[in-house]
Amino acid sequence: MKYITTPIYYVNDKPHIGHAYTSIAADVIARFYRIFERTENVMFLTGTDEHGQKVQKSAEKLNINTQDFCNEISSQFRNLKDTLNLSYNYFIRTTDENHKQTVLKMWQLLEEKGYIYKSFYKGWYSQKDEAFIPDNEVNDGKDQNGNSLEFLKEESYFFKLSAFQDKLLNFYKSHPDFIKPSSYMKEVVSFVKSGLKDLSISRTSFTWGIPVTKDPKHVIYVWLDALCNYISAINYLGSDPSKIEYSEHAKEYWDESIHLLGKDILKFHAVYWPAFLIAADINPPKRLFVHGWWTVDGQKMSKSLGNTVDPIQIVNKYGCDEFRYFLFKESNFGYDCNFSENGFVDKINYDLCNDYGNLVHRVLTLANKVAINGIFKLSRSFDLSKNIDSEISSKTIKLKETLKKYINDGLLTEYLKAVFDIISIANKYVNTTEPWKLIKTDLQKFNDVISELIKVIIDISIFLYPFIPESAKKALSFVGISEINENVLNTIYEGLPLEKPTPIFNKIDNKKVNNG
RNA sequence: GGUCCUGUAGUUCAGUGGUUAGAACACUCCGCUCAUAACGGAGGUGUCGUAGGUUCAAGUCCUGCCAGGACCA
Repeated sequence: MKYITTPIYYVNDKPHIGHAYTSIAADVIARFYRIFERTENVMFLTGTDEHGQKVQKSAEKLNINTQDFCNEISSQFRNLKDTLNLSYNYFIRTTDENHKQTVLKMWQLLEEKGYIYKSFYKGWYSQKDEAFIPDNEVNDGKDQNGNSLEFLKEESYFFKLSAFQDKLLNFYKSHPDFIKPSSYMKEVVSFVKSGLKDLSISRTSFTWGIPVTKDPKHVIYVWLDALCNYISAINYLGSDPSKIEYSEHAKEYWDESIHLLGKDILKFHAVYWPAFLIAADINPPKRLFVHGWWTVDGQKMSKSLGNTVDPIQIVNKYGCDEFRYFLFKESNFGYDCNFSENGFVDKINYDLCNDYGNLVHRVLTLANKVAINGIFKLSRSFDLSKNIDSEISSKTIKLKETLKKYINDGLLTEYLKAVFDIISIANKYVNTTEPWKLIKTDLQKFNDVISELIKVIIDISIFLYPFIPESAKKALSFVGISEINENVLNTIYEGLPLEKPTPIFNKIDNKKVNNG
């Protein structure tokens, strides 16, 4: 069982490259696991976060019904499935009825265990910013810009987060791989060590949220609401709204859960979420894969600079697989990275067209020359395990275990490097064996070389499939393979029906970059 | 103000104490011609931000500083 999630995206913002990055990363991991696991054993979840004051205000501003507003933006995120070729199994919305039930059950659990109490949220409130201003920025009832503030005392429910400092620290210590890359773990530990305050988990200042059952003028804090999506999507607390019943099936998924998230929401996932779960006697998720942010041409992406990268536009202009590949080949997954359109075009042209695409094309063109009735009969040397003295065979054989390790550790960039290392060796192998000469001088040797290369191409295409699904399928279709699973790696092929290859990727003219 | 990250070849980045610091792209030359003028080989460039310190040994650890960035209050 594997359970991969993206954060649920807040409907107050439209899809941008950050959303695309997280979603595609999750998709890559899900697709990889599906090669080796039964499809139904891999659950990939995404969705939208729809409650909160900002959403309510945005809808009011546009003078439309709040739910209608959510439906509209939520569908934009749902449509990313087609644009980015995402393979999620379930799209959750926090306005879904079964999600609301789960959140209320969670509240009930936290309350029963004695971790919720009612008190007052006090502080200086700025009407202008619609937010509480921290005490150290307040002077004589005015903020740093001299705007007058109002001292508010709002009734609120609190979660006893302060009781979880040691429990969290113990958890981190006993689960050193909880957060990847590990540098983010240091950040979290030092945050928790610095002390935790109880957390306000209800609001009375607006209504767009899930009302507390016994005290409906309070709506539940958006983050408590939102984080619960990870367990409501698998019905961890049961589907019957009237009672809590733990599902064994859900637990199997939960024990293998991987949350993907950007570094901006690390605290919520690494501190609050485990605290809520521990409080409710539920295990924290297995892994958090944290990633960095994209800059554009060295500058921070922002609406005011007008340099935001619209993933939909890029995909339409250059293609989906091209975009998916670039995101992980260019970045060092986990850390900040820079987007430049020129860099993008270079990666597509050099890696995808020249190295991988051309390898497939040149080898299959050669194979076609000797195919009889469209069938290429493989010689014994297609079985890579029998060619361990050959560099390319021995490395390809080892690749599977290496890649599994990389995926388990969230090393997506390393993964691509390892595969392209094989591609480079394969191209070298073609050059040194010179099959275009062998075809005239030594047909047996020619068949051996091409057979080995075809097998390598099949394997690396399977391994590239999670990143570039449509292109990998196209490459495999040239040799009559339409299934994507582990069997393809293990099957001993006698002969393969060949199609005349066509280019998998089209080279991008550099001029296109500036001319739109 | 606190915490954290980054600063390495012209560019984008690897390199989490140990031989002459690496890759890709760009550049030059050579080979090959099966392939989308694609592929392969050879060539060299770095005050590893800066100033100290620890060590037999530091890009790698520690401290100060400079520059850029993120999160939080």
